[in-house]
Amino acid sequence: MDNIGTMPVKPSAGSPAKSPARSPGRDTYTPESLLAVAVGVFNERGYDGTSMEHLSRAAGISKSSIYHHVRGKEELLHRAIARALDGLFAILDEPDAGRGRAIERLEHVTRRTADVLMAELPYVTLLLRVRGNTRTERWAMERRREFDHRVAGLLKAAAAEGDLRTDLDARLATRLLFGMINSIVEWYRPQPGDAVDRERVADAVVRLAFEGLRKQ
Amino acid sequence: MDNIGTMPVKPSAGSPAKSPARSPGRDTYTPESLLAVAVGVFNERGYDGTSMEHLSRAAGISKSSIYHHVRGKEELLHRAIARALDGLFAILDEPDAGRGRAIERLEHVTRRTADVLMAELPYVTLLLRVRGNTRTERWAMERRREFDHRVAGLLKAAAAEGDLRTDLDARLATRLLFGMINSIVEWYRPQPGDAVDRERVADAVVRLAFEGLRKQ
DNA sequence: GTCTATACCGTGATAGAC
DNA sequence: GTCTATCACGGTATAGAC
Repeated sequence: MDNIGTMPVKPSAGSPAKSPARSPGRDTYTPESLLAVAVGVFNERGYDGTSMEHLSRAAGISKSSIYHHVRGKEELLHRAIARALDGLFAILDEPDAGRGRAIERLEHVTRRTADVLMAELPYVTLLLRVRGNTRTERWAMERRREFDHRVAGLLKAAAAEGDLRTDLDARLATRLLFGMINSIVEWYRPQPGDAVDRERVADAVVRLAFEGLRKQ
Repeated sequence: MDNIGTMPVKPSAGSPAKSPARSPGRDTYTPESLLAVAVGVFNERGYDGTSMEHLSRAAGISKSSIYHHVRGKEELLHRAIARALDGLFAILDEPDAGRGRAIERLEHVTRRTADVLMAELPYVTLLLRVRGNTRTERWAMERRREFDHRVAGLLKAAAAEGDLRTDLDARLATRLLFGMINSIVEWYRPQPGDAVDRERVADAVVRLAFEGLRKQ
């Protein structure tokens, strides 16, 4: 209940506190560095389960100091979600997402979505868990649906080109495909130097989604 | 802000209020019928985002009346989660989950898990969204891990029997498989007389998981 | 840029009348 | 079995000193 051990710690002080504290080389927060702390807590406790008190303890500053950097809790949510959405939509503008057969484009988008999800893990995790209670959350859901819609279009195109099995409904398959990709946030935890790991996971996703579990 | 239209409505009164009200044939709540209402609200707003005020409005009775039926908010969560877990663990005791080649048992469990998930949709949805903030939530996560573990065993056995492709890690594949199945709660909405629908979805899950998207 | 102090409201839960 | 009234607490957010 007290806050011993969570008091502000300047990196220069050298005390190895457990708190993530400020970004390296600074002794004060920016909205960006505060966001990183907040998103971590949001994902652990859930957005609604996180109070400003929780955030202040994790950041090592008082509740009121947080309001110096951001307008409030919801602004933190908005910034986090915006970052996740930017990463996802950027995939659709990549060259490989726009040329070649539809099934190859779909495979590319599948792999890259898994990849971005892992690279921006905490932000995408938050995006995927939003429930629609606030305006920000409803905006997030709407944009997410838009992304899904565009991928669904790829799947339909691949079906039209005759590259997909015919006994699977495209809408249903899209949902299951995304379900599989998105579920990565439930268990993937990045390691330092994780590029290899990410590729391994993305490979597995693509293989499972396109070829299935069973030995051919 | 007022509560016009959400006042208690006895079924005998015949007023077609939008509120789910009591279970048919009764004019008072049981813990069971109250649970059905509460779980609906929990899933719409999230557990933490739901207040007793929200519940009371949805049930059409006052906050304090709720405490006549259950001890509090967390008891409702516990009951809901227990119901979901009972349904899932029962699958592992079914005859088809215990005989034949491992890959056939795995296919059976996959199909039935999807089926139970849809049959007990609101309860399983709640189970899958739990974050671990309370004792009840941590218990739920533990039991869920136990279920996943037992299915992971099936997958490993199928691999040992040589029926699974060898370029997929069993642990990773289990997670992706469950991710796909569990994602059903994000979009499936039951219709009256939905047995056909459920079978269609379960079929799609099994096909996608075992054979993949691509035309063979 | 951070703090303490505080306003103000919604929360989960209880007491006791009907 | 349901209600109104009320409680103690914790929630978000602000004011103003340093």
